[in-house]
Amino acid sequence: MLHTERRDTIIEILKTKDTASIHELVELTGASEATVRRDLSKLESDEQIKRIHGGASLSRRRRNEPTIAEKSSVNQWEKKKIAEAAASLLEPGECLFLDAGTTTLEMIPYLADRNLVVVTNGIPHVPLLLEKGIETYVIGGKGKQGTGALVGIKAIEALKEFCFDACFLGINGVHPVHGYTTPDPDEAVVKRTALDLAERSYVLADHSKINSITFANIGELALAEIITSDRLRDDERTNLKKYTDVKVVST
Amino acid sequence: MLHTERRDTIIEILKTKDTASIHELVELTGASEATVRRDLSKLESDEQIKRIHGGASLSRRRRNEPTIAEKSSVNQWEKKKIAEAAASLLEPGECLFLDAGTTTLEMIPYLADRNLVVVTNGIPHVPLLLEKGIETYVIGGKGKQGTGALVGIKAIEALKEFCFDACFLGINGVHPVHGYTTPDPDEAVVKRTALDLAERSYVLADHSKINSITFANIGELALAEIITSDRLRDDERTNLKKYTDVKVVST
DNA sequence: AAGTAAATGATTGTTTTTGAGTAAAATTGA
DNA sequence: TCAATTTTACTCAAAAACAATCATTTACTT
Repeated sequence: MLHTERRDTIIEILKTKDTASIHELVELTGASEATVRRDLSKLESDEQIKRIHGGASLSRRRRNEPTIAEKSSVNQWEKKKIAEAAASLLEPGECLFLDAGTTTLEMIPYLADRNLVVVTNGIPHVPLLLEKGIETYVIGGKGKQGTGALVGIKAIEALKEFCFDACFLGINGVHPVHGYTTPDPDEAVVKRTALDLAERSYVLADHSKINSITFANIGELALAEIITSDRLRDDERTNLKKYTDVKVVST
Repeated sequence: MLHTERRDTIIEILKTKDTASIHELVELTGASEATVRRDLSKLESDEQIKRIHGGASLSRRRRNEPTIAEKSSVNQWEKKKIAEAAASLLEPGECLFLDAGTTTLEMIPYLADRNLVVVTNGIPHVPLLLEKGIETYVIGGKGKQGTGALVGIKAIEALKEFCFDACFLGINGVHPVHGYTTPDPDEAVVKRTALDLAERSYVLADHSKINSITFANIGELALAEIITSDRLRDDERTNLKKYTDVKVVST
C-alpha cells in the first residue's frame, strides 16, 4: 500500500470514528506499529489530526470545518431567501442587470424559464446562467482577481449601452448617512452606473451588512430598494425605512 | 505502444483510481519499470500528475476540475504541446487575444509571469488567467451555451477597441480551398475580427482538424500561421506549407 | 542503406521507507 | 508515592524505491 493511501485511510477511519487507537490503525492498515506512528506524526505536523496518548483524533481545525460550513450555510440560507425574493420581483420578458457577487449568484436558479434577458459583470455567473438556458450578455472590462468581477472604464462604457428594467446589486455596506458602500472603488463605479441605467434598482443585503461602512461610496440609500431578512433587528429596520423602501424576507 | 499513448493510459488509470503504484502501472502498460518512471517524471513536470514515493496520484488541481480535465482529454497531450509552442512565440510585455476553446485554454499555464496582457472572449479562461495573476480583459457580448464564448455584435464592437501583438485562435477546420472554418457563424465573425486586429495571427489546430471543413468560413489560410503537431501526415504537412507558414510541434 | 537520434530495458549505487528492538516517558492502580 | 504497565521516541538493519548510467533496440533522416 502506498504511504499516501495509508494516510488517507487513517483520515477516513478517523472521520467515521473520530478517535482511534494505534492498535486499531495497525490492524486496519496492515502496517506495523512504527509505521503508523510515523504516519500520525506526519499527519499531526500537517495539522490534519491530533495525536493523543495511545492513538489519534481529528484535529480541532478539521473537526470544526463542518461546523464552519454549517454556519456559513446558515448565512447561505439567508442569502438564498433574499435572492429568491429578489427574483420574484421580475416580470416575464424583462431585462435585468445582475451584479457580481455571491448573493446575486443565488438568484440564478430562480431566473430560469421566465424569458428574461440577463446582463452581468460577474464571470462566475455566466456558466450558471448559460446552463439554465438564460439569454446572457456579458459587459466587457478588466477582470478582477478574487471576485471575478469586470471593472474599469471599458466595463462602464459597455454597460452604458444597455438599459435595464431592473438592476440587482450585492453590497457590503448599507448605512443611513454613508449610503451604499463597497470595498473596491472600481466595482463601486460599475454599481453606480448600473443603478443609473435601471428603471428599478434593488440592493441585496443580508443583516450583517446593515449599518456597516466600507471604503468606496456608491450613493445614497434612496437610489435603490433594499432587500434584507427578518434577522435584522426591528429598530434598525424602522430606521432604514425612513430613507428608502425596505423589503424584509422571512427566513 | 507509442509513448504518448502510454502516458494517456497512465492518466486514464489515475482518473479511475486516483492513485496507483509503479508496479500496477508496469503491469497495466506492459512497459518496464524504468520507462514508467520516466513517464511519471515527464507527466509531473507537465503538472499532469503528482509523483509520490512508490507511485503517483492525480495532481490536486486536476482533481478539483474534473469536467475540464475530461473535456480536454481528447488529443489532450497533443493540444498541450501545441499550446506550449504557441505560448513560446510571445515576447515579454506583449498584448494578445486568446480565443475561446479548449486548446487556447491550455496555453494559460505558460503565460504566467511574463508581463503579458490578455484579452479573451472565453468565459472559462478568465478564472484561470486571474488565478495565474495575468492582467486580463474580457470583451463583452452574448454568452453562448456550450463553449462559453462571447459572440455577437457587441462582442465585435468591443473587440475593435483593442489592438494585439498576437492573436491565438482555436479552429475546427483547416482546408487549402475552404480556408479556416468553425461550426458557429457568430464565433466565426469574432475570430475573423480578431485576426484583422492582430500584428501576428496564429491558428492552433491538432492533426484531426487538418483538411476538415465545418460550416462557417473565417478566411483563407494565408491570414494566419498554423501551429500543429507531428501527428499530421508528411504529405498533408507539405501541402499546407504551400499556403501559409506551418509550425510543427513534436509530441 | 548508413548514420543519427530517441526510446527502452537492465544494472548500478544511493536514498527513502519500513519493521523490529530498546530505552525513556507517560499512565495506571494500589 | 511507587511499581507495573502501556505508550512513545529513537536507533539500526533490511527492504523497497529511486536516480543515473550504459548497452540495445527502434525509429527517423539524409
